[in-house]
Amino acid sequence: MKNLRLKAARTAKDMTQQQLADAVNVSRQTINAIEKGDYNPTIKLCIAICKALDKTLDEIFWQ
Amino acid sequence: MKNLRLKAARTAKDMTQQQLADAVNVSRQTINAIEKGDYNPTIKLCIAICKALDKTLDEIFWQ
DNA sequence: TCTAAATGTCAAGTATAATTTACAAAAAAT
DNA sequence: ATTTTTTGTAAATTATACTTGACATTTAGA
Repeated sequence: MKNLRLKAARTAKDMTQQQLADAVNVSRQTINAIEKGDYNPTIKLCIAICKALDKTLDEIFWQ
Repeated sequence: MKNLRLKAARTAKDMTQQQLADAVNVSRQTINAIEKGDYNPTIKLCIAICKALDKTLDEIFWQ
């Protein structure tokens, strides 16, 4: 399912998918796919994303 | 680096690596490697591990 | 409108997570 | 001390995360 918390946290920082992708060194498509929810990133990438957005794992990825 | 919090949470539940592996449907070696810290599991697996151990992502994987 | 930036999505390739099999060493039990 | 369970580790294979490049659609600004 979609990760709406990720999208919300990103837009709250006024970042585009591309900017977040650059910040964590992955492709824009990877960020798009994670927000869309149709795959399963590694924990290292999740942590990098959380740090880029000043959030914790629980805030963005826990369910 | 080693994930000592994972090992501690597992032993606190009196589970072997094999039992945790069975509970989350991966191989024992995968659990061993995560505890040893020399790789980068997927978030889905991390979540399954946390649920099996009654912990949250932040408690086991956040740094 | 018109245009440019941002997002959604696809297909083919590459990197690496996770598996299986196997064996040795450490820890726990008898 | 000896057996049994648990853990550490390695090599070869398979599954899948992630990349690159490309194009269509949506959103935002001029």
